[in-house]
Amino acid sequence: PFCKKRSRTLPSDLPLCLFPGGSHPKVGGDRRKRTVFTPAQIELLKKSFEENQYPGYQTREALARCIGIEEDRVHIWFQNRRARTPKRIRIGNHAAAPYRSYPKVGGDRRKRTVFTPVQIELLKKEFEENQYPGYETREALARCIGVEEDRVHVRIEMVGAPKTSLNRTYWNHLKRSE
DNA sequence: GGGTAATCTAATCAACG
DNA sequence: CGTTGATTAGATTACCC
Repeated sequence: PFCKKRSRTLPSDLPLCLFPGGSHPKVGGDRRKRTVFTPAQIELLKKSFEENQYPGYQTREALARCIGIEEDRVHIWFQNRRARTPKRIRIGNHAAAPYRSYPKVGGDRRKRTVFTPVQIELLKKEFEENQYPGYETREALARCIGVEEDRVHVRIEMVGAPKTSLNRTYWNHLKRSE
């Protein structure tokens, strides 16, 4: 029982920005199956969270190995945890300057993935056909080009640009520099 | 240095118990 | 039906070529 058919095209009229969270009825593919953490895993995650609310990649990776789960699941868990932690208790964030402090706190980040032209080509082709590939699609695509699924996910998110045909990040970048 | 992956927040959807 | 994992938009920072 999951929700159906991804739309092949963007809904023409209504801007997607009106529907954060992918709430537009026509978008959103099959989701990754919800992860169920064991009490022991939760305990370790919470303990780790108390020590550092912004663990870097190495830390997340180690933690993930320790509790036998993927690094990206840990990453998501921390994001959700922070989002649901009252701001006054949140360490390493300042409401006024949302992004200013995170690099210091976060520390190391994952090594930048470099896609080959062939990989880009395939990603682009898939994206044209479906801008919101579900989990199964992403997984298959990832296997096909030989990278991890979450890298595909990030990549798709980056490129996804309802507003323009340009890369979303690039668009923001240009907007900032004038 | 420019282009873009990694990361963040915020809001929302939706599976599980 | 509340808790919480997953998805998305938008924004910022770091890094490879």
